[in-house]
Amino acid sequence: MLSSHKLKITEARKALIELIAKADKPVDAQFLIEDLQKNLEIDRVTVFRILNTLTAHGILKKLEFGEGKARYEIATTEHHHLICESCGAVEDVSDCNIAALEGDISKKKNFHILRHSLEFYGLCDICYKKSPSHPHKD
Amino acid sequence: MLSSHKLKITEARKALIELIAKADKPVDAQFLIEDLQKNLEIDRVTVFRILNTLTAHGILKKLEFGEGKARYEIATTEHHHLICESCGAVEDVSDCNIAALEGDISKKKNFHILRHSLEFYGLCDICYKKSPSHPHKD
DNA sequence: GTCTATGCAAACTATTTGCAGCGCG
DNA sequence: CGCGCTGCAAATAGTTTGCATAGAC
Repeated sequence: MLSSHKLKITEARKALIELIAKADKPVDAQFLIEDLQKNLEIDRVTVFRILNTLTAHGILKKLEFGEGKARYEIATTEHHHLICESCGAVEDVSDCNIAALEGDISKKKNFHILRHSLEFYGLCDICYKKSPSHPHKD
Repeated sequence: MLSSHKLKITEARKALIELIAKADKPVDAQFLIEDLQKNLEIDRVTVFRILNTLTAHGILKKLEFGEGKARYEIATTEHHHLICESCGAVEDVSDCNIAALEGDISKKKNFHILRHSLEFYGLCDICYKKSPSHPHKD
């Protein structure tokens, strides 16, 4: 994965990629820093630099969930996210055909779409059942 | 607009709302601070506080365009944005039927969608014609 | 050996918080 | 004339940059 991009293979990079790969949802830099520093001597700055490098090479995808910070996931096939605003769980959705919509918009607006971001916010079923009437954060 | 939310009408709030209303695209806090301070004595902190208050009351909508900072627009009917990555122009799109998609997803995934964010990134026609092959920032 | 990757210190941007005083309703 | 709004100072979170050294190939 790294070598195919002419990137040097280091402990830090391997550990970071593994960590993101096994996470159940996109993670932020702080999470990575704390977790990586448990088993490795690695500076926060290095984590940010690795994230930028891997994102620039298309190995990672950078996301924003409206938290004022970035999250990252392994770049795979296009998909979007269902984000539970109560427990923070994230589920992937891939069966959406935005492509058609993009074509429409490109024609109507004369705008050349390269990519898009689409995230859904709400409540997962578990949290919904806990508070059927009014969603809230604790 | 303010009084209907039991918010006090102050120069700062009026000026801020007017400024956002007449902007041709969602603006960030820095823009507001600089512009408001031209005609008014107002602290940066106050701008952030007003933005938070108005967003909480649903008067403003907070957006993120992947820049590591928030942008704000007057909350109107649902729409999305075409963001030119070259010149920064923003165009609104409202003719997208995400509603159907939301219904689908809610059923399939048992997830209760409250809202979503959808932005398209690419090149506006002008910038596209300037660099047909490779988009770039200057 | 060379050139990239990392560590450390420092800086920067966006945003929040505490507290005292001002001013809208 | 009270409580919400603002100013000022300071702090916090996220992220970037400069420079010297360490380490991958």
